[in-house]
Amino acid sequence: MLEKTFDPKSVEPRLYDAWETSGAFSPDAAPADAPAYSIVIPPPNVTGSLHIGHALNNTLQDILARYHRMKGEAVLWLPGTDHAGIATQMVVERKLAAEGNISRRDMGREAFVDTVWKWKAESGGQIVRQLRRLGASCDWSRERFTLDEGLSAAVRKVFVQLYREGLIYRDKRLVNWDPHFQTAISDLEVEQKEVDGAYWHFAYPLADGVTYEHPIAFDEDGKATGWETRNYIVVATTRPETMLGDTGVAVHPDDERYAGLVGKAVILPITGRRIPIVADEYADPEKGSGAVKITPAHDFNDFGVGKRAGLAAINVMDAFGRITAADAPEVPADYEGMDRFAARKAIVARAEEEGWLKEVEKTRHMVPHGDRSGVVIEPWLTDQWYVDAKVLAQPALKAVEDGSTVFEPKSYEKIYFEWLRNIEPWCISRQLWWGHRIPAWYGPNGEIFVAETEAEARAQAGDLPLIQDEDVLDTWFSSALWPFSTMGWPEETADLKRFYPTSDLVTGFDIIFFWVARMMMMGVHFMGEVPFRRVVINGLVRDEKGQKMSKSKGNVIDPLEVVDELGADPLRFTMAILSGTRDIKLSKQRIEGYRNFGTKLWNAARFCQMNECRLDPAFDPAGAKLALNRWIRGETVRAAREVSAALDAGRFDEAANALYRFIWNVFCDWHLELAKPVFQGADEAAKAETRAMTAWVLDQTLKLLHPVMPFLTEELWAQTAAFSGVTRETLLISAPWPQLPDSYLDAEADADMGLVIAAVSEGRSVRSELGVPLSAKPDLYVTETSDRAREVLAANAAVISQMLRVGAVRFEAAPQGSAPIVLTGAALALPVAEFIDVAAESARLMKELAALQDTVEKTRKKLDNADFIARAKPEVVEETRGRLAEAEAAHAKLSAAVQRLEGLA
RNA sequence: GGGCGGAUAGCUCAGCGGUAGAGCGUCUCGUUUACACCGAGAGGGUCGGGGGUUCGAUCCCCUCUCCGCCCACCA
Repeated sequence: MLEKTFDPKSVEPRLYDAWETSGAFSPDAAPADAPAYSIVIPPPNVTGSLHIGHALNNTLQDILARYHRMKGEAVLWLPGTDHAGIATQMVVERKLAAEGNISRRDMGREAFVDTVWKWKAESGGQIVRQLRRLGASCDWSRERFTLDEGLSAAVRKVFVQLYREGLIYRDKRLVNWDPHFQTAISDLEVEQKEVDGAYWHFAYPLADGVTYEHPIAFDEDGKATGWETRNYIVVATTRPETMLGDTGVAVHPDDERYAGLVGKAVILPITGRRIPIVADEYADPEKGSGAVKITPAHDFNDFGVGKRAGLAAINVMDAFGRITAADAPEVPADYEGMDRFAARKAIVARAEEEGWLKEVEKTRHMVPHGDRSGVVIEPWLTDQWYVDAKVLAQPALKAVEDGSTVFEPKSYEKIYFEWLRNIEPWCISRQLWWGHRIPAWYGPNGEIFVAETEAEARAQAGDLPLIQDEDVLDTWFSSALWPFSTMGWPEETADLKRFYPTSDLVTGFDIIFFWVARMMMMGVHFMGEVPFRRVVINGLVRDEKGQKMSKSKGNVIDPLEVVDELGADPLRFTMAILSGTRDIKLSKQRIEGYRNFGTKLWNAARFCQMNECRLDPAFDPAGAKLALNRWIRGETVRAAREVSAALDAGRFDEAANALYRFIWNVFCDWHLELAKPVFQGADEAAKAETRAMTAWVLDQTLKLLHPVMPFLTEELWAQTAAFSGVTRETLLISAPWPQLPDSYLDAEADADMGLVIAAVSEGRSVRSELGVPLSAKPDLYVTETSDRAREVLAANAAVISQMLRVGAVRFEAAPQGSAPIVLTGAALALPVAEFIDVAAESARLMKELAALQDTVEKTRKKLDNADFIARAKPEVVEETRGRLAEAEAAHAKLSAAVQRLEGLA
């Protein structure tokens, strides 16, 4: 006998091993002519440990993998991890510091990289082991790492080819500089945060004794009515420290206030630098004073102005964000080495002291921060490598426009388009040590040699001494190649041939730009074919209040703890059923609810076992005779179709809902209950058929639920076989997906069982509302009925009597004071006069009557509308007529019953 | 500032032209041997406001209000 509940703890590891050793995870087990289905995993950071977001994302992938595998496809779910440049370097550096070791810089590049590899070997595989706890059916024999030898070769090849095509180039321009990590980062790695700040208004004195009239008084229309003579020009800034690098002041060419000043100069305070006043449309007359200081070396907009106006770009900061006079000798020595924020204070203090601070205006404004470091990003002038993303973006855009790749949900395509259409050059060099070293070598005079190996570079360079570029590539550069590099590119491997393009990519919307778009660009460019046919976007897991989960808030749900406590299946089911929304509000209670669902199915199987519902390989569902069995057979077909359609559409929530409804509300609530009287009855033929059908339905159910709840179903697959005394040919993971014929549907059985179910439901409702005690077993009177309904009610008298807890089912007029039950096709009555509070019952019936009356009136009105008859679709009109007839009939029956009741009173 | 979502039962959400739904929670009843991780029943909604299109609008269009997200923005 099955235990009372499923025990995931003891079963899960055993089943996972069984799956893996069976070879089911590998596509090589499938026939050579099987259609291919492939997914590459979004590689988690090798530093990572499994969090709830991974649980969601990988559950969905596993559902797809298992579903397609059962459909007989050759499924490759390719796993792996990402070396995660900054994140990993950070982790290891922190560990070195915590253990009191020498720092990265002291230890040197080679030793440090060795340390990271060592760390990776020891603790890098954690997340991969954790994925198994979820039941992830990845092909571990094909596991890859972005920094392994094969993928590194792919990275070098891609870099070299793009360089030769002119799509990778080196450029000196402003980058987002992270002074904490001392590396450039891409636009995407910058996070705008609103912080308290101020506009400091500075007066820069005009050079050469120049003065001008500046308006200070205005009339109602904003026209100037009063002026003062000024020998200075006011500029405002949120970053006073950058003034040390100012090389100009810009005003709008049409700004009359400053028209006479263009071409003149100011003397920059502190440095004494003489800088020109230039006209540029960037200056907005509406903002501040209308004049803006220009610091080409420290501001993206100013860089552009500087270029247009021919202003010098003077760098005044070092890599740490400290003031330096290295390129700006006029900067006084007392600022040298001063942190940028200290310098800000010092300069404001000095401005106030010297009288050129005109105003301080408090404000909140957006300031760029490094997404990893959290420090303020400094625009900084450096040499970096760039990808010409604009060019690569065009075919990537086209591929989604023409449907070669589709997004699910489709609305994410807009986000994708929006970003790719406005894409900027991608800065790919990072001043880190952990990553793919840039395959570029420099000669003594700055000559650049880009090659896949040093030997090739030397061959190009001849006798020149070469030094390799110190920098590594952005982690996302290698991730962008993931769908083909993992399959062995640039070799022409069998896997590439069979599994590229991949079928589905399942990922979060937060990395559409970082990853999806870039894979599209690289995939289309290098493979001539999109990297995936469909992108299934999943939401973000939050706590039950909708807040982001974070350690500091203490609201994290650890998937591994959940698996320990409740098992992997409930977590998976929860992920699936909640996956339809953008924000997934997860609570422990919810997961427990779906654990209960699993237990429900477990107990249904237990019931089957107790009632000897054994699998019979010779049983043919098509031959079923009983309406009950023909009906549940049809319900099974509908459930199978709903689940298949939902999974095909990437709608995991719909699939889970369909499974929940079918298993709980159809199979358990009705079929098993309706089958009980059969099992307890004496009709051996009916009993045998019902047992066989019930076992068959349970078996189909296990298959349908398997992709979502693999452990519980696999265990039941074994248990049901055991108590049936049959041997399974394969594990459930490799069993064929149900494909059931139309002929299993049976409209007549549906109608018949519909009537029985309605009789029981309505009858229960009446009993409950009247407060008829369970001990009372009145007879049930069928007072009006069609011939068919009479036949059905007679045939199912035993079931109805047991489920409704009534005595005999009598086909005759009911005694006075019976409670009416009005159904489609029949009217029933329960003689429960002794329990009836006439007033309460009368109220109940009047309420029901009023509702019917309402329906009748509304429907009649609709049908009286000539426009409706003329313009609505004929079938709608027909349906409405039918509804009216039904409501009128019910109304008549109820009215009669009410009259009888009133006669009683 | 630009764009994209969303507003439906107490909560979380489905439905998206033709009779307003589910899960959870609430209330009442129940231990009838699959299951109390359960069963039976009930209550609960001017489908955010206003306009329009239509025979008919929760659903389509316009508009307003409020929430969320993404991108841009350091004078």
